[in-house]
Amino acid sequence: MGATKSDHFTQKQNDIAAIAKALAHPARVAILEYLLKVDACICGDIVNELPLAQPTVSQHLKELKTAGIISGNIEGNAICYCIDEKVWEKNRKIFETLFERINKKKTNCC
Amino acid sequence: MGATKSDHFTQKQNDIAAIAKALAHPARVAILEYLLKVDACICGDIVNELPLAQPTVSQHLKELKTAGIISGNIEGNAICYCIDEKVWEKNRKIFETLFERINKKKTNCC
DNA sequence: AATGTTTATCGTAATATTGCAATATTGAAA
DNA sequence: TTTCAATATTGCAATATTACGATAAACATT
Repeated sequence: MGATKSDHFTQKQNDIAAIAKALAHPARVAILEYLLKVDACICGDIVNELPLAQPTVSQHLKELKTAGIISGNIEGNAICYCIDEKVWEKNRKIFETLFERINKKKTNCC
Repeated sequence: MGATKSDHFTQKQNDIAAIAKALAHPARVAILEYLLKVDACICGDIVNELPLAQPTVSQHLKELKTAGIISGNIEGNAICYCIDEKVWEKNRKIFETLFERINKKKTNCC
């Protein structure tokens, strides 16, 4: 097998898993941290910033784009990537909600 | 290849990626949501709760355990799993910090 | 001790991910 | 238009993940 049985889970559960999956590689975390840092959407500098070949970076960017986390704008022959603030905020809330649920827990066995 | 080049990234980036990876499957999200819900650490009920075979659930539990998110306690011949509140809180902060960094961003190109 | 219950592990098949060289594409500059 | 620079895509190899049947291990019950 190897294929995730996403049909059997709720939309919410699949959504959370999808966002987490986008963050589940240090290169993609590094890309996002870089985009957060530069306070502007510098483009192919990302390739220079990362210890990975250009096609690999391009692939990671594609995954982040597919997840909706970043978007790319053509600027001349370069492409300017940046974080989609709306999606970022939405995802922030999703994780906040998940992590806050622990408060409702009262008893414990371990 | 297929092996992540974790050596080239910071500890923090690898940490974030590792936590995200643990959450990057709907079954594991479902397990955590169940553990959050039951307000006590019921054990093999998880298998009944999920649409997956027992060995598969056991494997997912192992991954969550390896990530430090849950811990298991032997109770007779059953095992009682629950969320490690300390780790949960630590992870909550890590994600909160990551997602909050967006505020420092001022300009935007897309 | 024999049996049943619960969970883990092993083995294996199917699929997904990661990484990069080679190449294509697109727009800028000469 | 030829050339250069920046990105994307393709193709492929290596590795990881997901899933489950079969089986083992640990303990409780009979």
